[in-house]
Amino acid sequence: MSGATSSDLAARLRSAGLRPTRQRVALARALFEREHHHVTAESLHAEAKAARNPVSLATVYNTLNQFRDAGLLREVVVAPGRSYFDTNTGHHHHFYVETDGELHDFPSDKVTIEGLPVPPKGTKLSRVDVIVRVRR
Amino acid sequence: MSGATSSDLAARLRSAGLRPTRQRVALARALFEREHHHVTAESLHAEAKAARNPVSLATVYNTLNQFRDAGLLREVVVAPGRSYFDTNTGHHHHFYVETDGELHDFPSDKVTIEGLPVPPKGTKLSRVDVIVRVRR
DNA sequence: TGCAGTTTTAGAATTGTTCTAAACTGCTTG
DNA sequence: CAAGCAGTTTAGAACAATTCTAAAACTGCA
Repeated sequence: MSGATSSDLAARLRSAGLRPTRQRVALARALFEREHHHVTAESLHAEAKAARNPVSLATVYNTLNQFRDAGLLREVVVAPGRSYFDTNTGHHHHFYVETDGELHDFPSDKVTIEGLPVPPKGTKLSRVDVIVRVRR
Repeated sequence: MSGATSSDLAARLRSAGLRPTRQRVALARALFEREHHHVTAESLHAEAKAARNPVSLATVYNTLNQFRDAGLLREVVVAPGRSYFDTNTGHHHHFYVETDGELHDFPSDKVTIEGLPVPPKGTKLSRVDVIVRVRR
């Protein structure tokens, strides 16, 4: 949500089992105190620096992975060699503009998928990703 | 198809604008003279070596990219940092077993997807990927 | 305030992939 | 069927994204 205060953020981190350090709060602010959006490690690193809250690149990677493991972020894999992280963890799907690497969400509530086969024995469904690839 | 002969392969390469060199034919054989399957650059490189038809890793990468560009292969992106190539270029979707990196095809003819939004202005649909992620 | 355990960091290491420049091959033509 | 040239292959260097390492800096608690 885009109305979160810093103390909300600290609480949110704490309940995810993460100590609200200066760096994690700074990154959480960049991620969660605005509309849903997509970041890469590089873009978030640059954003933190621009906001005068420099965080090392290693910490950005660590934090993105921790946030993802805690369910605060969702990792989206659309192109080889680069990971995007989505602040929207709810049900939705993606447009990916192949020609320029842009990624856009679209809600899944209007989308119905029928006829999917059952998962192989011994496995349980994790999620269904739909990526609509387009080019300019 | 799994009944292709070497000369079929050579013709197939030629009509894709690729000279049927020893290396390309060897890789094409490993890729197309059996059931549909998925490879990575590393796995194909190892397979070629095992078949006593060693091909340098650089050539494996070049060839996979050329085959993909020629429509002989389809690239599947399911996990960060590693590209899979699928010998099945027809319409179908994928199961991805996250816990062990396995990838399986499933046919798309039983699957219907409805309610997808229209592509953003100025873009045209390239394809729709459905990835069913499961874990063991 | 002191201390144990966490976290951060710079830089090195790793991994997957692409680039480079030189050697080689397949095809055409004389 | 030899020569020549464009297209290919190759080893190794280079590159890009990410993870690891070990030391320094913090955090929270007694």
